[in-house]
Amino acid sequence: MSIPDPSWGTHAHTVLEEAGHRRGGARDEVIDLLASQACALSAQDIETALRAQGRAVGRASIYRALDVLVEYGLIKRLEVGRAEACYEPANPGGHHHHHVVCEVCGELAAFDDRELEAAIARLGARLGMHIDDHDVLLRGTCRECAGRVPTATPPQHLHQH
Amino acid sequence: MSIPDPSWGTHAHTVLEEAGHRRGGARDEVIDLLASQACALSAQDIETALRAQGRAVGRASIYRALDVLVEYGLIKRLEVGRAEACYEPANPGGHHHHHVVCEVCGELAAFDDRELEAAIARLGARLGMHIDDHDVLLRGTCRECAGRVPTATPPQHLHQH
DNA sequence: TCTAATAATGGGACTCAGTCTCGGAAACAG
DNA sequence: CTGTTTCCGAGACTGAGTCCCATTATTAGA
Repeated sequence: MSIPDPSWGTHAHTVLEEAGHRRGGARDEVIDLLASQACALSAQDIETALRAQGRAVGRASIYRALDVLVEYGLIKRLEVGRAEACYEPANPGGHHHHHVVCEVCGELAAFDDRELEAAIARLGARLGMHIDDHDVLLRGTCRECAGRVPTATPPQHLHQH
Repeated sequence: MSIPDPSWGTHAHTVLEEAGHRRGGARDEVIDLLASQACALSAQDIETALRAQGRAVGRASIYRALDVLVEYGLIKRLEVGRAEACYEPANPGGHHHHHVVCEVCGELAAFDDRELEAAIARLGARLGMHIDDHDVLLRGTCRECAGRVPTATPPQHLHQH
């Protein structure tokens, strides 16, 4: 449940500029949208949101922007078991979190846990290979859904919150 | 790393039969192939392998079979950051493992770790929601790749081992 | 054994996320 | 201002996965 970090957008612009990237309208729109968002967005969400704001951006440009941002570690790509990938700003400080997805309503929530991080760090050392990154995804039933539908059949299509 | 469990195929057939599923050729082929396989397979791999054995099965039937198997918890679906999902037999005893994927060559390896499982179990309790399942994916560089290409640019297309 | 009911199959059209291409527009250096 | 280079957008394309439906196979029950 990361509160959107207002400085992330600036930071992202700076990093790209220092890396010699020119400043183009499309990428800026994507960065600004991500900076204002608390939750992970899919490429599709981004396209829709920008179009709704009257700032339509070509699909290719959105994917290009996301690729560059991932490359510089400015955003993180999430696979949440849905068809599309989601993207969310990465905290410059290296502090990161993981996600729980509700199997009933598709609600995506974030959490962080030092014990889990510590366990993974130790594990990496034990495996004897260098671990750059890791993902943890928990699947369960959120409290609202647990109360609402005790034994419902899980829906095939989850909706993003 | 998992040695294929010869009894898994029988177990899968039994579970489906007891659940009232009729026995059709296509699903049996998929189950038998998965039972003989040590590593996770994509739907595409399954289609290719069956065709190569002269036991071609319609694509729709493969996906149907996989859906049913996932539904009964007989196989596990893996998202490994690639385009396609992979599937592997789930151990009936509930014992499971996670994966490390090499960012250079795409090699997929399995590991299990009691400490990690314990940390996740405690975490679930702390979050106050019921957790059915979890995935952990580590990304890093395997030993061969670490020795071979110290600072190569990671390839865009990973190949399944 | 025969039959009816119903589940499973397969081919192929379809969907949809993501990629590629290429001509044109914008940004920066000089 | 001008040339170079990067960036952009539209749309064609790819490929995984889904859907549909006529046909085939399985199984229970007569």
